[in-house]
Amino acid sequence: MLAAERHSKILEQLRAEQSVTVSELSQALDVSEVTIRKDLIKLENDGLLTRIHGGATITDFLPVERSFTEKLAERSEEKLAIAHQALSHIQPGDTIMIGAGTTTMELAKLLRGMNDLTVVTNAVNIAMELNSQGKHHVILIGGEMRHKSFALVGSVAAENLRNLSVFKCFIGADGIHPEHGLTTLNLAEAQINQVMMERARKVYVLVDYSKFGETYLAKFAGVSDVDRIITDAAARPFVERYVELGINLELASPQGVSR
Amino acid sequence: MLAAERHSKILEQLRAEQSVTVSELSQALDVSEVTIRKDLIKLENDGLLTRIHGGATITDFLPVERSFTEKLAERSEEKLAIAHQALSHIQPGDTIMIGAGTTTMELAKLLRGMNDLTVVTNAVNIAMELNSQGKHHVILIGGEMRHKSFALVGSVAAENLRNLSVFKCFIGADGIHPEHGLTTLNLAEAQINQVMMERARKVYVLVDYSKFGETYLAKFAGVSDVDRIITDAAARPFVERYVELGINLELASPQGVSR
DNA sequence: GAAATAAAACGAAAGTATACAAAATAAAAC
DNA sequence: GTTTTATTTTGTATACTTTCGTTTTATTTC
Repeated sequence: MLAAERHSKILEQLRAEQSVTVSELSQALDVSEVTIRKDLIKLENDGLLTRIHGGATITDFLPVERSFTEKLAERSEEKLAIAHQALSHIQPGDTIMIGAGTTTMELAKLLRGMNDLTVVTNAVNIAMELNSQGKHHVILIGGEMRHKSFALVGSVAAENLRNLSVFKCFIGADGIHPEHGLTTLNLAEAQINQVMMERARKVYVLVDYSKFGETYLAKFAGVSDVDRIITDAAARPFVERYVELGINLELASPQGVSR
Repeated sequence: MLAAERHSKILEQLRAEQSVTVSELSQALDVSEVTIRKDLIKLENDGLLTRIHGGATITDFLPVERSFTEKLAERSEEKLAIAHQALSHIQPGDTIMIGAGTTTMELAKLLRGMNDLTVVTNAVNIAMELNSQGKHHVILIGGEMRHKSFALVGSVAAENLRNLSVFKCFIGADGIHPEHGLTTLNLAEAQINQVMMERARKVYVLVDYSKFGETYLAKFAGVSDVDRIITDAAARPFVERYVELGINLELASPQGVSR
């Protein structure tokens, strides 16, 4: 086998799996690990991958803020379960909106397993993730960028959204309360959430159990203004109250998914 | 067997397999490896294949756009020098526009050493970089996202830009030619570049030496339509021609910077 | 500190370039 | 229509370079 052939196979696997290990490649291509390492060095110099201890990953030059990554790690199992549940509402070919947030970011990652979506979002990190998946049409609205959340906000963002209409919209919230409704820490983001809700036929809100009973600065909707609230199993204690109010609550459990 | 016959068989196999090896061909065509190598040298000179150690592969003669990271690794020293030179035109507090591209991405990275800028861009990766620096006000225009370049393009992008005005604008180009002007591989990006130029008082174009004499699909400006062209020292041979035309060329050298 | 991974050094093997000789073919001369 | 002369093509031989794997020595990671 030619060296160039090996290189393209390595890149192929990398695209499919996101990461490769030296030992794995050494076995699969039937050459020594030293050779694989030399290949990886060459490919890294060409900017085609990033070497890490034990193998390589796709080049990810996104300077992702630590605070955000830390946040992402919090209750990631619950968020993943919620994202999985939300995913079940999305079909290939759909046109959807996704708001900024850590739970919605989890949902975006899961869209790797979906094809041919048109996704409108105001979250720059979500747009980057979807772009890297390479199979969706990504529309990012314009606006001023918020440092912490990667969200685009402001009048330009709102104006851009008003020219778009979708069927389904998935947004997150920092707090959910039977009386105070859905709230976020930031006013500008709340405004964008509001516009997103206007532009979608069906609105899904993704919140983990820790958000229940919390209220923050900016309210963007009442609990009954949305079509469905998707949360995790740990939110079960709060369910009753919402069912009384006639709210559609969907509980996702890490193992499977229940209603 | 005639030599020409051998050549066509080699090309045939190449089209079928993407790559061929010298030993394989030597056996199949029953001639020595030296002969095969001479054949391959001839075919390479004719631009019909690319020779590699052990054999040959097909040549991609189409100017296909490669991945962003791949481009980023190329001529990175020159790009850095150019970016440094461009940086000298930026003052703290400035409001600037930055177009999509690998050289402009280098410039964005250097803005870490600058304070309090307001930056308008159509490049999602540049917005992410600037956001991570945490000291600038970042405005991303909306639009459809291009996979390869992370650029936001389309009518929404253009419309967003038309509502903004800045003093300085920094854009890249894929090709620069005295007659054919500044060109890019992609039409949609050329359109955005055009609008950016309209919205800025002073336009700086960042191109490394390899872009000189090249022409691609979409022209977005003539060489004299921009205020300054910033390039690297290796472009010196081309300078004279541009000076004749009365074009402002600025050469950046890796060590320092000269005019 | 142990295990895994990486780097460096070295040598063997595979591949390449060049020179030169031997065919084969073409051109010229008689 | 030969024979001679040049030209081209191909193969052998040799020196050189690149590639790759083994071994040894460092460096990470847990």
